[in-house]
Amino acid sequence: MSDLKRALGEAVEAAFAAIGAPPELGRVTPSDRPDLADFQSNGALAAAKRLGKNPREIATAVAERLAGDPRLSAIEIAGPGFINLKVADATLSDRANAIAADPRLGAETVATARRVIVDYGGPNVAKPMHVGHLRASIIGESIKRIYRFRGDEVVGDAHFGDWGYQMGLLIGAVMDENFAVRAVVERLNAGVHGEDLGAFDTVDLADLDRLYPQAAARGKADTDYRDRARKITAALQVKQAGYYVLWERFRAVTKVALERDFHALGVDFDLWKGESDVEHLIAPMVAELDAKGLLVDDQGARIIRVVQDGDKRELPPLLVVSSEGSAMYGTTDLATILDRQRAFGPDLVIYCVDQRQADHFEIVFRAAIQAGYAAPGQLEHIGFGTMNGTDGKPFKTREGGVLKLNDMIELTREKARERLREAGLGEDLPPAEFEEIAGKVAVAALKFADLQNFRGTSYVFDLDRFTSFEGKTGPYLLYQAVRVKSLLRRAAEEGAQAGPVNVSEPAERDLVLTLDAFDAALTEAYDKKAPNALAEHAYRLSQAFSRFYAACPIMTAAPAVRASRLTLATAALRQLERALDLLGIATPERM
RNA sequence: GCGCCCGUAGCUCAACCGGAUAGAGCACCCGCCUUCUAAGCGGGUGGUUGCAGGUUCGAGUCCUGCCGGGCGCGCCA
Repeated sequence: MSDLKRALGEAVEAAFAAIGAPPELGRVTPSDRPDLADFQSNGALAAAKRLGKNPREIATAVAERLAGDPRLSAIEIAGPGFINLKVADATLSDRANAIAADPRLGAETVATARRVIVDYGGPNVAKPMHVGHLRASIIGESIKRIYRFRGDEVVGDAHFGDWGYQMGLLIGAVMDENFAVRAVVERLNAGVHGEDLGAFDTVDLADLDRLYPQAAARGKADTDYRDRARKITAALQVKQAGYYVLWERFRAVTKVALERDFHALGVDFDLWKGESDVEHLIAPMVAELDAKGLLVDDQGARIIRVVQDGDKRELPPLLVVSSEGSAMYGTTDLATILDRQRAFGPDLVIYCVDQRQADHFEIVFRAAIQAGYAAPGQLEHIGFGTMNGTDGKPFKTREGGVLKLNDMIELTREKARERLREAGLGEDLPPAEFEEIAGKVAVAALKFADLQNFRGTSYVFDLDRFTSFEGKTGPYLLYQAVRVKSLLRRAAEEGAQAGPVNVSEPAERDLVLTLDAFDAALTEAYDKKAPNALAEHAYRLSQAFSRFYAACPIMTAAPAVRASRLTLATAALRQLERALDLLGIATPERM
């Protein structure tokens, strides 16, 4: 089932072809002038240049070909040669009925399904998630859902950062502070068996969170300290028992906290693979890269050069093995590509990671292609901008610290409770449901504030603004959905039946045209990996519904009109809930 | 220094292969609750799209230069 934009586009393209103009110029778009038309085609202007004719003549010839089309109530030529199309009410009614009857609410699926991996979230061992993880989680989750809804086979992978120099730093720091742990690690390293591991249980996430920044800072300033951390890292990577068992403890305590945070955000991963899961692939991979002649010794390290003809500057090489013998960030990324190739065979891997890592991914992807682990175009980095504070600098709390994701969610949830109480909403609800609603409102506020912006640009995180819940916000969208649900409950109680749509009022026309635009928004979000296109649609749909709700009484209307409007309201609700779900936002039943 | 991204209303952001009068929200002003949830709806104020050129019938969008900002540039991830 095609949307009106595409259906009319085919008709206009055929008209262009019939008068000898390139058919692709007949593309139809929603009108920029809703006061004049529903759809427009600008193709006559471009065709005029190619054919050497007057644009208005071409537009007139096209309009004459379209004149008999029963779907159009008006065809007008305006300005230098715009073709303005107005759709007949009966056609809008038919389209509304089709959308209402469609389980997919008017959205198409891709012609050929692909196997896709979305790599997002990027949590790390020992570091509680902070506001910087918000975007990676929110955008990645939405892209995963959009791809899946369009029909691709999609796997979301958290790609747990659990392997590397940071682990060596942290192991060293914990051992320096906790002598009981140190003693156990040293005995295990020495090959002692049957050791009591009770000392490890005292290490918790708060310790790791506290020690990591200190250790990272000291590693930068103190050469000896850094060398020791590197040696520990190398020993961990060959699974020396003491380090390895302590590391397992780090991983376990971190994952519990991460799962709590992701759950609160409505983010689910299909896979929780870590960098450590590909550790066993690294040695054979390095040997193979060597055999292929890709590895070069340089300054004591082993690297792959990735420079290409046409580069505007010299890209650094991929560092495969450090001078200490450690696998690096890029090494595990390369091994992960190999692992995914073997285990899943993806047509596309989407890396939803901060834009600042663009160079890193370019280097890794080039190395993977050189090694034959990936084809050009198969790996794609979808970067996003940073989230800044109101001062334009990376977000910090008033105290100057990093705001933890969990704390931010709780702050927003508290604001949601306040606003619900102020508005007198949900006061007669059981406490558990009230809490559930506050949680959904908070998540909607955070996610929509992020997703309404194009992912590539940085944006300002303003807690006051995000929690205002008025205007173009997540809670506004939930509010519209809840109003429809309330209305439909009432209709059910009164035995009011939905029936065929018969469009007449301007607000009804506008609502149907907005419903019709769902597939275009979804397709754009999919093609550009840009959920903001879908977020914009969800907002426009809410607005169109709200105007319809204000202008067109439903329950007090005559039976046939009421039936038509109930169908429209139901379709709007279902499409809105679907769009919100694709953004990762859940809707409460009431609020 | 080299490279990438960005600069749109007082603020935060949109803008569909270049198209008509550059759109939303916030803030500000005016109106609308005895009728389906006012976290709502309607109306209004607010713009030389950083600057200067160029291409084009037509430029926020493409090209060049400049100004301003952010980020990245091998042994962290």
